[in-house]
Amino acid sequence: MPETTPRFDLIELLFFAYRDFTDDPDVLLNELGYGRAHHRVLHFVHRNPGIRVSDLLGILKITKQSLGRVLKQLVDEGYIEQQHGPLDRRERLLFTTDKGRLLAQQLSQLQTKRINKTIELMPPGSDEIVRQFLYLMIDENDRNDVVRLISQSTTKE
Amino acid sequence: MPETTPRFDLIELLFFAYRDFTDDPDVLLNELGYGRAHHRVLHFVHRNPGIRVSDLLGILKITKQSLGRVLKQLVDEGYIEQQHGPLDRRERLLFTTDKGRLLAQQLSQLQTKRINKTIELMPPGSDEIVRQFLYLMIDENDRNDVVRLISQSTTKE
DNA sequence: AAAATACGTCAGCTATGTTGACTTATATTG
DNA sequence: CAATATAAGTCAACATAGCTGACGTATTTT
Repeated sequence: MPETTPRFDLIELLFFAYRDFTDDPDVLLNELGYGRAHHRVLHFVHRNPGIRVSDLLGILKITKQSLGRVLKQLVDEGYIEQQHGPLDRRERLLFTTDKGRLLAQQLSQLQTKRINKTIELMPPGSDEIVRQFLYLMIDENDRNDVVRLISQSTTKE
Repeated sequence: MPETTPRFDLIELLFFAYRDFTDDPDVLLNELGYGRAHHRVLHFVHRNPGIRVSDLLGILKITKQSLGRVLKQLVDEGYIEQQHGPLDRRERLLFTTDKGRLLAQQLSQLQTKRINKTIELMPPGSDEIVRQFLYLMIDENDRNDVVRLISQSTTKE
């Protein structure tokens, strides 16, 4: 006798929705020999031009060694550039190149198309409800960071 | 100049929400030496008692070899049982044991708690909007299968 | 009797995560 | 200024969970 009735509907909808949501970019990435790890790195660099390596590690919650592997590939193949920090030369600030920006845009466009097709079929104001739901599903401690990330990002389109 | 304005807010909220949503079970699973792959197998067997191996492969969209590895562990350690199909003895129908059922319930309870805490903070009717959103985010071809899975599952609580 | 199906298994590969130890360059601090 | 701390990179070794390809066994279908 469980204390709470399980929400199998939402649990399973989240599983399948997220699977298909990430599948669109995966197809394109695989053609380039990249995986989801490259996508995440490229995405957050694109969204936070000049981000420090250690801050990127904090967002992705992976180790320096894991990041290093995919970041090196993206730099070697001209998707991401590194610059010394102007105030602290130990820092290697990360920027997308034109090539990287283009790929990041293509990838987010695939995901945006799926989102827009969905929202169009729903009553007005639904996107605000969905945003609120997803926001509240995030760990309380991390919510402020996420809001800052989303609103303060300086992506140029 | 992109054709559509990117929905970075929803893209990133989905990323972080899904990350934390799966993190609750991950903590418990790691203590048992299991990973997310075991969770998925246990979950769908729990929800579809007597499911055939090939149908489970269809839901998870992984290969027989990948499934075999984790399924073998779950069977060896007494979480899942196999029975010959009554009509077709080639089939090995999958069932959770009492031990498996208990673990599956604990895992879904962790996720349900996060969902309930979220829904409680939102206006009435929000869960229906969220369900609809997630449903429409699924590939059109797969939606019927998912609905059948969710409504027709015979989980006993 | 032959072919197809359901499932399992062996071998080896890839992607992406992990720990631990160490180096280099640069900044901060006593 | 010398010592220490920090930012980042790298080497080596390992684990998990996906993959392909090939093959075996039991059972059902044709």
